Amino acid sequence: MIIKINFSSETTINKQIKNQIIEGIATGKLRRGESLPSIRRLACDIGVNMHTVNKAYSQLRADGYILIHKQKGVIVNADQIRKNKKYKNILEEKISPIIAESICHGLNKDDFIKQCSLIFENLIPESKI
Amino acid sequence: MIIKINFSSETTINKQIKNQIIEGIATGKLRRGESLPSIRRLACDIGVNMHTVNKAYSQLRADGYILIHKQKGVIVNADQIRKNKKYKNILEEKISPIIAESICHGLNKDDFIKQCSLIFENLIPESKI
Amino acid sequence: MIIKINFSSETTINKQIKNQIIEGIATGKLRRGESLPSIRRLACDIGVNMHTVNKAYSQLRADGYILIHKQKGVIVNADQIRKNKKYKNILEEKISPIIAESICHGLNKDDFIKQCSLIFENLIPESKI
Amino acid sequence: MIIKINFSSETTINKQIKNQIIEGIATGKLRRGESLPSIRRLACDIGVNMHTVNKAYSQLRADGYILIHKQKGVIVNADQIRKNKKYKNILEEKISPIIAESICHGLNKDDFIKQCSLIFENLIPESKI
DNA sequence: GTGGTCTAGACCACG
DNA sequence: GTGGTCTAGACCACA
Repeated sequence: MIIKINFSSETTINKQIKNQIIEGIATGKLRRGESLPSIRRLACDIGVNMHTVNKAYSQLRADGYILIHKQKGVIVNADQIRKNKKYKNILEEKISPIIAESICHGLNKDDFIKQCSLIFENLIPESKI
Repeated sequence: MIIKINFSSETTINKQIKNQIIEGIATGKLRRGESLPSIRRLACDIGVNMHTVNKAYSQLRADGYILIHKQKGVIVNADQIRKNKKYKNILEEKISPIIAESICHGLNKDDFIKQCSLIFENLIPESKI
Repeated sequence: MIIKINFSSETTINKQIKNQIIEGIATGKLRRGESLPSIRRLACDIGVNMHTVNKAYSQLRADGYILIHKQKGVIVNADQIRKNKKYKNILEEKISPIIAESICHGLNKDDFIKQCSLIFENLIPESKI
Repeated sequence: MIIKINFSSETTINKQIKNQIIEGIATGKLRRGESLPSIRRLACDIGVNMHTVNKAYSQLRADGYILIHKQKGVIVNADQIRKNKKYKNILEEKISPIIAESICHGLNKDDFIKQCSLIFENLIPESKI
């Protein structure tokens, strides 16, 4: 999987890395057990500081997305996540302000749902899960 | 409308103010032409520095949510926003990573749409728009 | 002449009054010797504070645009201005940043001159002076 | 590029910084991709507070003149701006009062256009665009 | 080191 | 009283 950084984005590099790996897992491009490049390797490939990649990996591990083996290296660990019951609250906190903003931009409920649906399909063409 | 700040939140105070005002406009609690507290007043009420409120207001004004009326003070502008055609792209950029995250937490498309729908209804009980 | 204030403008009320009176003089709507409404009268008409009108009038007088007689009231005094030799410097200071901005918005010299010409004609249909 | 602040000017420091950078871009002294000094650096160099520079930079960024590159720092963006169709209205609003003032100072249309032309040439010796 | 945010105290012109 | 601007000192996460 290729990670591409936008250095002029408002989103931090750290978060861009995390987002793209999570997206990779979500779309199935990265499967459970698959290897990710080492910290040094990825840092070099995308031209950023090692510390930045290190932090992204650490946070992904803390959230259960990946495992870091001393020998096998960095391994995807998708299924670990699914348990979190509180995620609905987190989701609401993240989505509420976006919905409010959308309404102010003239979208009604159907518009918003339709957009979400499109974006979802755009991410995962045939809904696999 | 009462604005309440969570000082231990990871969300910036600045952003909390913006979000709550946008939400107020979206839900209809704040109507076009209605007055908002002055910078100093709000700063005092919620216990933050004047400059923090000032920045939030400045950004809201730049985005067209509010305007400064020389006599009425700070007033809600709302409808001004609705035109932006590019908003769908902005929406996609904001929602894509959330969708990816949701999938990793075990939500499929229907689950996600259902959650969005619930959150939307939660925000605007009877969909007015 | 009717003065119209935009209370949501970034331009100060004070300055809006000045600008419109100067424009009135420039376009010939206000002629030398003509009367302007009293401070109280104008303040009442356009719904602003007396002090604001007072300040606008004072500055117009300081710049030589009007005279304030105790008995005749406020009188237009156009021709007084014309002597100022330094005005070209003032003009340059005011216009330079606008030109720079125009260039950044893609206007070349001809475009800019053409726009200025149009705006000028728009202000004074048949160039009288 | 050297930025020079006139502390006794009526023009805000904030605006002086913006104007000079925009002028730099317009005249080609600052080219697309070129680096600008960091906020702290510039603040120190011209002897003003960091926050003043920060505000100027923020506004320049909001207007598309510059962008923050995570590695290169603050860089010139230029061409991004050129699209704005509404700019002619903005231009008219800014120039109209200046034209009115010029007329009152005895300039006719030809005088005014000639002055603008001179100022333009003064800014960009051989018209490159 | 950077930009971003928050706090605090001050001055100004405006209304 | 208001918003706008400037200064000063501080903390943070990021790179």
